[in-house]
Amino acid sequence: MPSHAHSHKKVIDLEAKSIELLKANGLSVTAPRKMILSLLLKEHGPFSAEEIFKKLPKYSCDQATVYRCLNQFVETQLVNTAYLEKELAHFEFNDPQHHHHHIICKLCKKIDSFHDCILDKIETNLLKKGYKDIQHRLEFFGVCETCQKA
Amino acid sequence: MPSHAHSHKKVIDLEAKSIELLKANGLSVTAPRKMILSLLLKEHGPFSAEEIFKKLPKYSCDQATVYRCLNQFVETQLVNTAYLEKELAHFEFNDPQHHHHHIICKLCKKIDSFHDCILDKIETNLLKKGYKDIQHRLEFFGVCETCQKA
DNA sequence: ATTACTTTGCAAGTAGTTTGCAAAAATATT
DNA sequence: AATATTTTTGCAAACTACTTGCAAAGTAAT
Repeated sequence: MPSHAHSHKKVIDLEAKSIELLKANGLSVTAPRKMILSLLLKEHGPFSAEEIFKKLPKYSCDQATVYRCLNQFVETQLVNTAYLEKELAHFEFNDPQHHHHHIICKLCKKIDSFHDCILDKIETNLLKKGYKDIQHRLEFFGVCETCQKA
Repeated sequence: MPSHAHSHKKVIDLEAKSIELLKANGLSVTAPRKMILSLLLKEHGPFSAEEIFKKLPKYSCDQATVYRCLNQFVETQLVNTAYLEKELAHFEFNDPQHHHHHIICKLCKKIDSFHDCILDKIETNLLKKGYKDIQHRLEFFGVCETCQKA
């Protein structure tokens, strides 16, 4: 089988998978949503909204639509957000089988990811990887008792 | 000793402590810096820049100065930041003896803090505290090998 | 006290993101 | 399949949190 046939098959798969995911999450199936979700399925990220917009085929949708779609994906938990640089959201497909976290270089802003999930061990591993001057941010989000009642 | 004398003493202490901390971190001692740092020493936070500005005595300084001072405090690690709501930084005094993390209610945005620092245990404890639908964000920051060389 | 350097207030600017609204597309109903 | 209903989109304008340029004021060093 020639490779272009194979890659075409993959695109179809991504589109099919996107449609399935959209429906499963109660979102209607539109061209921009399919494109954005396919992109996030194909490339791992995390990407900023602007990066995603630029990666889409030209004129495939407006930047406002990218933001709207991403927010809907976050609401339905199809997508996770990371806030790695001040004031700049990064988005990536939420694959529970590949739970991971990120490290960003304070200087060049390159983002790397890792799969450890216990703090001391993580920091030791990052030191072994050559990172220096490590800090972290850990934040939890939930619904408090008061809001559960209301 | 009457209580107002006691509280006056405390204010003096905070001012003295602020001056000491500013000098120790190579920052010149100005009225806005003293006021902002004293506030962060007195109240635990985390507070947004706007909250801090509103807590300061009227006309004590400009909002731009609050941002500038807070950024300097973060650079010198006098202050830590948390990004709990999208696009809104929160600041609090960095007290290494009281390392902690935050949980914010997804609905009412009330911020609570806790001192556990191992993920599974934290989540169990938060569930015991009555929070539901818990998610977390854990991000690391460091200087990568490439940037160390450059 | 004088000089050199730093910080501040003000107003304008910027980046990232959101929103109102009419047109277009998607889904539901017949 | 055609129509009605609901949802989504593009566009432009608005918005929020934050930053910046510059002259005036304050701080620190001599």
